[in-house]
Amino acid sequence: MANIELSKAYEAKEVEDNIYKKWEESGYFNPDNLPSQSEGKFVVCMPPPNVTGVLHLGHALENSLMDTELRYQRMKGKRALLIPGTDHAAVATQARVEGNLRKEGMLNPRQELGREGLLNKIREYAENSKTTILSQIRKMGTSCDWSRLAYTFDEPRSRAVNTLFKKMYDDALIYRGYRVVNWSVKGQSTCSDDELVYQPQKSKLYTFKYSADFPIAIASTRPETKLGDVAVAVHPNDERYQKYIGQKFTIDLGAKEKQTITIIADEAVDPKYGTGAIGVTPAHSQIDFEMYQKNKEISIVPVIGKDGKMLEAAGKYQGFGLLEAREKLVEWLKENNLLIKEEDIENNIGTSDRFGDVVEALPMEQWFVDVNKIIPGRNKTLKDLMREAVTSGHNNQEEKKIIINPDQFHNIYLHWIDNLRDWCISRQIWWGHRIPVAYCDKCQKNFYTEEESPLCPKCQAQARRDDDTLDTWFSSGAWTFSTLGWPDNKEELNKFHPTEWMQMGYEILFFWMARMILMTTYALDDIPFKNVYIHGILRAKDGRKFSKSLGNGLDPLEVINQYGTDALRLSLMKGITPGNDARFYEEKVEASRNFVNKLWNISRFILGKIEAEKVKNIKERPEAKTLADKWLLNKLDGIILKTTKELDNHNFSLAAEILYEFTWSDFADWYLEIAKIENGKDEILIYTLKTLLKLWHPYIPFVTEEIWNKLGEEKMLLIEKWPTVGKIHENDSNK
RNA sequence: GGGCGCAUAGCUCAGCUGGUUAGAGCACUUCGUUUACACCGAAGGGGUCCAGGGUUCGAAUCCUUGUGCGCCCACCA
Repeated sequence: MANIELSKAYEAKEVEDNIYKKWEESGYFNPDNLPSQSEGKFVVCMPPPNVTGVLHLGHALENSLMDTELRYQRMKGKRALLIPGTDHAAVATQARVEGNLRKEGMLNPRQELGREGLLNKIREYAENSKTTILSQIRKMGTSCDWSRLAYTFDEPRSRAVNTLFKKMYDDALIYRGYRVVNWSVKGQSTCSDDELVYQPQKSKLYTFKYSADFPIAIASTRPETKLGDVAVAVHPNDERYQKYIGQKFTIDLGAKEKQTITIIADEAVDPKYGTGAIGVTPAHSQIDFEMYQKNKEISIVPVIGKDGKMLEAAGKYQGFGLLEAREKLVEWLKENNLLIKEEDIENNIGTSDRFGDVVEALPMEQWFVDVNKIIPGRNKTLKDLMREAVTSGHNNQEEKKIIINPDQFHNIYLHWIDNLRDWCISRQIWWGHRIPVAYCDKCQKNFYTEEESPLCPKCQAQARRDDDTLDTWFSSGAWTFSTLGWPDNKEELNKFHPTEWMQMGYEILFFWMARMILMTTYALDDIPFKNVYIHGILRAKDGRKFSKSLGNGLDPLEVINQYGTDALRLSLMKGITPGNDARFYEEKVEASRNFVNKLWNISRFILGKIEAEKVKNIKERPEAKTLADKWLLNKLDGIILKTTKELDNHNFSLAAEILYEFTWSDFADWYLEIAKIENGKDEILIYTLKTLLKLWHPYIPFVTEEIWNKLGEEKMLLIEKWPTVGKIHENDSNK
């Protein structure tokens, strides 16, 4: 009887693709095909990568996390399901493609290509990118169910988006309103509050009076907006200004017809800051707009347009750029001795995350989700639902409480909800779910429709379909249930929703987690997931972020090519803790590659000295004959218990370290050396090896599966049972 | 302004609800070509666990103050 021979070193490149193919063909990535097991389900939705490009190391980390968790649960006997998918990433993708077209020399892609033409370009780009991404996910060894592959912009997901929109529209939680929104001049679109990136900048703060006889001085870094001022707000208890509250003044900033300024009182004003008075510009400030809503007596005067230039209401400055208008106005203030102070300050300015330009606050008609309105029949607002899910549990059910790991994000999330304003969901870009609403000019009404060119249901007149598209997070928010059959396939939904686990980076906590909770609690009256694992971001060795502009990025595929997927996965999983950033560099991968090879050589040694037939037949924990045997087996039992416990708590790094230490120091360096000089250790060697392969499989699936296969096992390691510590252990300790 | 996190060996980091000589990887020193592995083995050096104060029989671990670094939110008055 011959022994099994292994090559001297593990060659990842030669085996990984084949193994993945075998796994995929086995059908076991689909829980419906798993051998009958009754341990319950374990469902995870993959955070869908944006189809804006290729996968980076952050994605590799996420795939490692999800797949390790999934494989562990599958081996524990759960019906494990990981749903793969991609995200059309509305603004991000359109901005990317438009940028590329501009680089190729097209000045205005929207104008030159038109809606359909540009959409075709974007679609082409997205499809290419999608294909690449999906093959990369396979390369990572991710055991996801490809039969359930989803895309936020595909047919079933679009149906879910429309259904969801209609439900909210019918409940009047979605409304069309005239509000101050964030406007990107470059992108010619709105963006939500969360899409703003604040950047520090040096600016000048001007303190001045509107006119010589005006009693209160105000300060501003943007005097040009003062042409849109309609009021001055002071704190109601401010003794200096109390006597003026309610008075109206007429001013002339030398640019246009006279402006009327009303002195109003508002709690939002800090009497200690600046002059203790604010010039109120409802059209170009969020806070000022709120004052406008509260005070019926003041009006709203937009002076800045969508093109970023001054409007007609700015009088003689009409058509001027903002900076130009500012300079002229300041000059005028100086000339008229109205400027009191000019100081340099540092403040933050909101810029568009995707287009990069400074975002203007402009008032316009947009679609919003009302987060503060009572939901019909629920006696709660969307905000309430978002809070409840992480505090008392959805509908006050303890078992429907979302656990956030690490828990410091719990309060951050709640604090974010407190500050949450109505969510602007309409975007003036073309790549995305078209808003399913049309307007009838005759009836002056809008109505829900999915048709391109609908007729008004009331008067049968031709109606205009809304041109805008939905914020991409509207579809992402529905991800956990749109991927599981909602609204059509109730069976699938009942079987798998809510999901068990979700992992994501803290940078999209608000974007995504919050919206999933909002959408799911509202639409399904349930939570989207039970546990959220927040991971940090990966940084270069010097602590800087990986970025294209720095050129310090590492391509996961190149790392895999050089070291193997297992090495990459292990290096990503070791040394990470939830919520904290981790550094990633080549030496780490090298160390992991060395370990993978170590495991390979442990197997090579054992298989080289024991007959194949014997190897195959040993399944049970053998008897310990010597002190060393006993020590090793007891230690192994402890390792099984610890690894299981740490994995149950999602302490991936810790579990890996425990295993690493045992495998290398105890088993390889110590016990294997004993086995070289003492006989009768075959059973223990094989049993320990097999147990270790199972314990390691979630982290390094390829090499373990390959060795498992060499052992002559018939079943795949993929669906082997997770090791447990049985009775034998208790008997042993009595000896 | 409000909130959060981090500070442990040269470097990158583990150390959960406090308990024997503080750990790992990489790097370093010396030795070793013993047929599993040089992607290796053996031995070893290296830490006042940021600082001060406190709780405790006992603290890297809990409390408090401070210092340094990082992040989030608010803010364009």
